[in-house]
Amino acid sequence: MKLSAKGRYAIRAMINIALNDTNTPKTLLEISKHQGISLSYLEQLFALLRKNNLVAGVRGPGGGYRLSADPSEITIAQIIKAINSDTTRVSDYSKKDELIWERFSDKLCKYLETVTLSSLIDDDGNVVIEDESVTQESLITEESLVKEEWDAA
Amino acid sequence: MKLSAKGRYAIRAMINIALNDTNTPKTLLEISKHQGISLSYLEQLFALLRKNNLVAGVRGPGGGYRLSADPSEITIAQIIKAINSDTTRVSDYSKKDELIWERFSDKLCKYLETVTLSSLIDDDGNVVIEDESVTQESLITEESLVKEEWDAA
DNA sequence: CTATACCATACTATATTGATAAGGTATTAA
DNA sequence: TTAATACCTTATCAATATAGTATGGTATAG
Repeated sequence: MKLSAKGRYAIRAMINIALNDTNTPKTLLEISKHQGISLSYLEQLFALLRKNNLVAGVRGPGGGYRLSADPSEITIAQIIKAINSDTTRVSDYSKKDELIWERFSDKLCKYLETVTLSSLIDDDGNVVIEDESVTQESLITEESLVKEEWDAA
Repeated sequence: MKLSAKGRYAIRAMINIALNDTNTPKTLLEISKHQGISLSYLEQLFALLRKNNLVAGVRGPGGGYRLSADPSEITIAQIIKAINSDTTRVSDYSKKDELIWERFSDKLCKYLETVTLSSLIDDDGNVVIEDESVTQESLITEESLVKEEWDAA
């Protein structure tokens, strides 16, 4: 988990909404002015919050954002995780692919814990991975695996 | 866990050492020439491998590096974790401080999972965190906490 | 018609990371 | 005592990633 200005903005925005005592949704423009950050940036943050079901948008005049749950049900950890869950920048996989990727990461991580140095060397003492055919770019042959860095436990 | 060129270099270097059939340790200069990367960079990588007890250095002429354990006991995951364990650049804490920081991160992470939005708002509906006295730089008052990003599960 | 969410892309500035360079000290075999 | 090595520090440059803004849209609904 990573705590940064980005997360702070999101937390403050969520508090803004939580404090909203009117019965109309809170607009991003209001939050933008209140926090002194761009509407554009807020939109990006709220796309993540929305995707993680922490807020719900209401379109049209009088629209804005509401919390998806009672403030007592939303934790700071949830907000931070949602904000840092943006993977679109390291990968342009579809959502389906992302899920597969995520599962793969988990498995690969566990798998790597079972792969020893000696298991990479075959019976003749030759190396399986380590030869000149291995390009500078990839340890694992799928280029994408290396190009896109992967996160896992 | 992060897989990148840095990790590949380390894995290949470890394999180099594992394949060493002489009874003298493997020098970084040899590995450097073999992999085409700078001695300086290798030294940095091996400082991490050493710190994580994956290799042991032997000084003096005829010196070099040996694996700290049998190749069958060293996993790829261990190597990658060792390589990515470098925190000196985001923090200049002493080792003792780093340990404390690490423990704190764990606790903070767990704690944040219990902190809800509503718990940040006091009885009068006023915000505890959200006011102008909160500088742009810090959500949590300890500047260092925010300056240095923190990693945790 | 207008206020909003919602979406995409491009852009600049800053931060982080990858990798090299250049200087050193400590250790030890020969 | 010399040379080969590990081991350490700091500086530097390039490549990449991240933070944040700008711009110009489409969709929805009052």
